[in-house]
Amino acid sequence: MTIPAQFDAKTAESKWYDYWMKNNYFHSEPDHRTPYTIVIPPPNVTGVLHMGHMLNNTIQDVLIRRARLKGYNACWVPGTDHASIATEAKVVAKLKAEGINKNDLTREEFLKHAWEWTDKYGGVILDQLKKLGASCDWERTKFTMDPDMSASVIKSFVDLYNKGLIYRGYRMVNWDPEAKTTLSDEEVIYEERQGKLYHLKYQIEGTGDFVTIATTRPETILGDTAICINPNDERYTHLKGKKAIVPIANRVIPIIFDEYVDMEFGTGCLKVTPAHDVNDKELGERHNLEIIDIFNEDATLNSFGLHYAGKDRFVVRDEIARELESIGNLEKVENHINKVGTSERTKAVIEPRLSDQWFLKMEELAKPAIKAVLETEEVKLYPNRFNNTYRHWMENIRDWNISRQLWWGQQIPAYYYGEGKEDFVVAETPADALELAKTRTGNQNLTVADLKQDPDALDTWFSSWLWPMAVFGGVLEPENKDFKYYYPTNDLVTGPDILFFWVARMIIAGYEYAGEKPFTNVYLTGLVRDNQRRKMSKSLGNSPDPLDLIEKFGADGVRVGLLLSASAGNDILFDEELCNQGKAFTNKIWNAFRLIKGWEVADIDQPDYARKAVNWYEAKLNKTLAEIEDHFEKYRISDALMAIYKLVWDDFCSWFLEMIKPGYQQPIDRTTFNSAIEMLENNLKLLHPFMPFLTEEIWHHIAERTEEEALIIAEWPKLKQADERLINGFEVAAEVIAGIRTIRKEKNIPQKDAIELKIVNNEGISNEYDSVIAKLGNISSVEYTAEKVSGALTFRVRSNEYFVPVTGNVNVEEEIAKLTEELNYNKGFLKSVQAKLSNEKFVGSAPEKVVAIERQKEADALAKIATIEQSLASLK
RNA sequence: GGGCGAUUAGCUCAGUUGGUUCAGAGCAUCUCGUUUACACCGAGAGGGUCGGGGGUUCGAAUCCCUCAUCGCCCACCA
Repeated sequence: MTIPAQFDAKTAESKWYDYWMKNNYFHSEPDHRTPYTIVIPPPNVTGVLHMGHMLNNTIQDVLIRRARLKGYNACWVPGTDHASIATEAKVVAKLKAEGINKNDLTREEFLKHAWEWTDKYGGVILDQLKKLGASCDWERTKFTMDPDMSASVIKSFVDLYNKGLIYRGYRMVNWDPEAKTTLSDEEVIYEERQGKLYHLKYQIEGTGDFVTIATTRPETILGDTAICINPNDERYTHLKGKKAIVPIANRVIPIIFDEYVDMEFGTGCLKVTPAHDVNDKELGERHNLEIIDIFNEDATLNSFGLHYAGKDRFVVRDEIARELESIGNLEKVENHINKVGTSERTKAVIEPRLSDQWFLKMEELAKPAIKAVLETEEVKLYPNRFNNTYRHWMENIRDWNISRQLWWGQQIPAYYYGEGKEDFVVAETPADALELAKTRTGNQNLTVADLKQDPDALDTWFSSWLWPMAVFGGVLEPENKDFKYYYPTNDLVTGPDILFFWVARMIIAGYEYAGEKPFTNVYLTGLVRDNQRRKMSKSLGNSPDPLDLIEKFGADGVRVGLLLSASAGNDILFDEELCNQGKAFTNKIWNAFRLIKGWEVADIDQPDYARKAVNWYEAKLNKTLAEIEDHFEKYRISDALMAIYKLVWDDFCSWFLEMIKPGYQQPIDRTTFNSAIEMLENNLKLLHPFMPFLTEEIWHHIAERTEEEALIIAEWPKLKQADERLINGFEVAAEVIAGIRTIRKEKNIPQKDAIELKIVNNEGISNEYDSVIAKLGNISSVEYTAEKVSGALTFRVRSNEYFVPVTGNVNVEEEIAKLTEELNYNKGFLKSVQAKLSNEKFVGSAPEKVVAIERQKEADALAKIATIEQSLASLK
């Protein structure tokens, strides 16, 4: 059988993914084993795979595959999020393109379109994850608007309402004029923008005097209901009790005094618009001011905008400035940088707006979640520097606005039976609501038709905060078998950008509903950036298509490429070159397999060098395995990968295989061959979480396997104590081999020409690796001698001297130069060590152990210097 | 404005309690090599006063102070 020199990733990927699926290896049911559970951060149902997902899900797959190999009952629950704002916006845009206006549709009609869209595109991103090799339990796939998921959301809403934690309030909220909905504080992103500070003159009523205020939003003067001045501001004491006239509107408004005003800023006079600014609203409440809302829901001006009615706020800003200038009320305009709140989803500039919304009280709910992360450490964040951020947010948590003026999502289960603000009941079903309403009103003649459900939908995060519980039915049936078995989950892998949106709230919900944490470890990934540190984005065009990458480098190559530079919490600077490195690694492993597979096996004696090689590699593998386990425990995934990378490439391929490789067209002995297979299999197990396709492919080629013997469900190597003596001994041998290679190179002695090696063993080094040295150095004879060998090329390892006799003349000058250089180096080293040792304070205060080490260094250096000096003397 | 974190080789990053192995790894670079697994390869080499400046200590990349630069999070200054 001839094996191609290149690994065929594409064929292997579909073959083995189908194989795993066919054998149901991804599926998990509760059993006697310990569970290991991960719930996917559900991507937007209508989204497509981007590099962030690739990184995220590769890490999850590595963790889950490793857990599976370690014998846990591994369960990775996939699913998608309905992403209310984002999806609704997409559907609205799509309808608009078809000439359909959302406002012309009933709620039911709109939802039908949204479901059609969801059904059409909803599976795409999950199918893309399959290409990456994600070993999710697809039978458990969930969608945040599945009937049971929605029922969970409604149930928790009713429950929290009945506990008095949800209330309806008329508040200043963040209004997204593009999506025409409110947003939570977390959904507002503040950006610094270059704006202008307009100085406007307001006439003092009954006088010819003016007062000048500074504002960034001149269009809101039409909503002004006061001018506010700091009572300590002596410049304006004469204005007490006076009134001012709003330009254009010509309304008379009071001049009020409040210490809130910063005397240093602008002119020290502040215009107050309670309907359009959070602080102004508070001022308004303190001073009983009128509230004039001048905006429509799309942030065009309403009738209070007078002749600007119907025009957009930003258009009006410019136009009103010009009008004010023309009537002499604009004193000056300055450049001014201010922070502008924008919608996380639509990027629209947020408008503070007063409205009735539903809020969840957070302060008490947050307490167990604070304790879990910061005190008991039941939940651990990786990296843990996020603890500080978490603490700050949680300790200053504000009530959560959970209502959205959207249709796509769970509709708020509040039913109005009258026109009054408080005339509503909250219940899981209309029937329950009716009973409550009857009781409340005492009117037994009420019917369902008399009830009007609140039109708002719930914030998407109000459903996803239940995700780790709800996917196992834990909200509806807390006693069910799956929930009891799988919850709490083990790991959560997500980005720090949703630490508050999602992670913190899941912890809160977990303690509130399950009385238990939702997960133990939170691995926070970084952002994927390009190699110039720019965010990957569609508009920059710097984001590669993940599927193209898989096509080009293979899924295994891409996985390795992504993880090579991905440490927790750090952004990863993605470069296609990394995937290429990953691909090269797959090919390296493939060829190691090809080499072994190509050997002819014979029942002959095992050579000494092969036995030594096997023992050494076994020790090395065990040592590396311990390191890998440590890295995984600390969630240092890229370090774990790098440890395996070096083990396989350097130790296995470059050393081990070269050591045991039989001579040209010679067979290999069966013992060594079997050991080589065993070692390769161990490597494959360690590699599998990172490179599932390649390793499964080789696994099935290297030996006969039954269906039950797939690598994906094989057993992770048991950690054994590594024999350090073997490892240290080989390090010396490796130095000797390197010395031989250097000599061959310097003197142009081809590898195929055998040479002799004579050793003066000053160091008393064991000869156990001599057969290996002979093999790799192509040494015809290794001899120990007491005398220095003349007419030979030399090198030293520790204080041992090695001689390679050569025919013809040795260049004495070169040898002397080489030796002199080594001598100088060692003398310099000795000097520094002795300086340390002659320092009484050092000898006096340093621990004995450290002093002993320095003395050993001194002795070694002295010995080495002696041998070099002798050699020099003999040459001269 | 408040907080957090970073700054180590050309690039990306490790460096656990200050002291064997503390100045490292991978990539990149350079030299040599078409040796019978792999040129997506092999064998070697070079490259850093650990951001600057102080300090503590016998000893500092590591602890303290300070300055500089860059990130991130939070905050209602019009």
